[in-house]
Amino acid sequence: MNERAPGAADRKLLARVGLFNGLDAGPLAAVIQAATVRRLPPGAVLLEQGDEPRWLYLIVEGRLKIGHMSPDGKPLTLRLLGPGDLVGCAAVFRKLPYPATATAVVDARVLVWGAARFEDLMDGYPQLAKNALSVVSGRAEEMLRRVQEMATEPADQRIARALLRLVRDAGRPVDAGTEIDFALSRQDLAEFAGATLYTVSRTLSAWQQAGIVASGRRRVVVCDLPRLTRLAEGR
Amino acid sequence: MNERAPGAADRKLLARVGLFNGLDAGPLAAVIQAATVRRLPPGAVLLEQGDEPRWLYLIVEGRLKIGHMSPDGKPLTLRLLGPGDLVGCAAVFRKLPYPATATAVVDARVLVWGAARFEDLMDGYPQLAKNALSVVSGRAEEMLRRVQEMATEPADQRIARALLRLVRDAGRPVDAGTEIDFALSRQDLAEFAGATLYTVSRTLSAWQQAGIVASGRRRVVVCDLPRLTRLAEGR
DNA sequence: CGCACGTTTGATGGACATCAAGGATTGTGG
DNA sequence: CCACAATCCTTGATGTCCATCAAACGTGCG
Repeated sequence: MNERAPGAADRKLLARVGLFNGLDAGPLAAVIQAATVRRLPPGAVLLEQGDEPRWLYLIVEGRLKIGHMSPDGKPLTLRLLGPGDLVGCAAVFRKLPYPATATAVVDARVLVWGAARFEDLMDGYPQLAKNALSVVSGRAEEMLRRVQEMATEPADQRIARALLRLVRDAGRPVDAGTEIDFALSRQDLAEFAGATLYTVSRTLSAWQQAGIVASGRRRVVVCDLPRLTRLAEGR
Repeated sequence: MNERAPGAADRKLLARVGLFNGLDAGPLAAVIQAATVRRLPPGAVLLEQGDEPRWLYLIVEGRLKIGHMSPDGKPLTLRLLGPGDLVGCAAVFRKLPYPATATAVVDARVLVWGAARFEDLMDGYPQLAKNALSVVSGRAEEMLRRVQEMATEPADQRIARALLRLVRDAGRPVDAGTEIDFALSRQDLAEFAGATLYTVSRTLSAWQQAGIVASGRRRVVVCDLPRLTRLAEGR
């Protein structure tokens, strides 16, 4: 499952990741050297809500979803992450258990640092700490926006927003528009939007009538992006 | 409104603030020296959603609430902050506009740093950056938990949670239990919980019958904390 | 082919927002 | 000290959104 050090092909990608902004070639190489690589098949759990934050991950390839299970068993998907995204950061930086579960939705490859090791790296390269601060701040703001949405917006608006985020994070251009590039059931989308699979199905049917989306079994294509954007903003 | 440098009395408090953990006396003094003090009367707006993140604040005394207004005008209160809490941090560290508005709910005193100045300080004292990382990570996790709550929990549970947070952040022991130590109307509480003032009023009436809370005009006392905790957890 | 799984659609009910009206509390000015 | 206005709070009636339950209908895989 684990190999020593990432290959040269990955380094090019990694040099452009936000976390490594402003790092010179030497430090960058040192940081990357300190990591190992891990591969995940679809459905594999990288880290689980409640686990001790022993590892920090950076996605090199593939997609993971960050989900949270409420005490009474209601699932919610918080975010979809892809290449260049950090996983487990908030927990590692606070030294408290992971607050959510990360699951691969397609084949994935991630870099792995031990929590203590990464802290040493931040001590050695302060720029790394500052970048991490910016990344985590961004997460905090995104979550804040989602609190707002969950609290004040109706279900169809939240579904529209969830779809737009998926287009942004996992969109692939196709003839008819933009397709979500992994298998996404109604249930999955419902967990992203904080709704039920029934509501999602009805909403998608209506939007299909209107030509805004096209969808099939675990497949969604957004055809009219501007229109969907207006829906997300409640117009 | 502004004075040069905080007084000696404040320093004692500041030495115990999470942001300054592990800072020696010298660096601590330097960081505090770099700040000015600002006073706010109740209702004063410290910073507004959409403003450029030019200043970073640390509350020395008093309480501020962080609120967000949705595009269609629905208000939501995200958090109540008190002595030792940072205000504006996520925005300053990302160099993007403040995502929410901070308003004093009682007389307050805050330390003020220019954004660039604080960044210099983080460069000079890397421990400061690491502490900031921990603080912001905590915020991210709290917001994550709130997304979960908003998405899956019914209104009365959210109201219970809002009250518990207020007890934690602004509780003052009184004969009958714990009182929220500032004027809090039903509307205010509704904005904390993501509900309407009507729902809050009905819920509080029921809880008053049950002896869980006592409340009056802009006043709330929690009498049965364990019971309220159970309600917050849905039991 | 047939079974498992995902999807659709209808019917029903409950939670909660909204509208409406009246009651309580606080502060103010005569 | 009382009258009155301004807030804030309560409670009932109503309606809407959406979760839930139930059942039938594709679709694709073994």
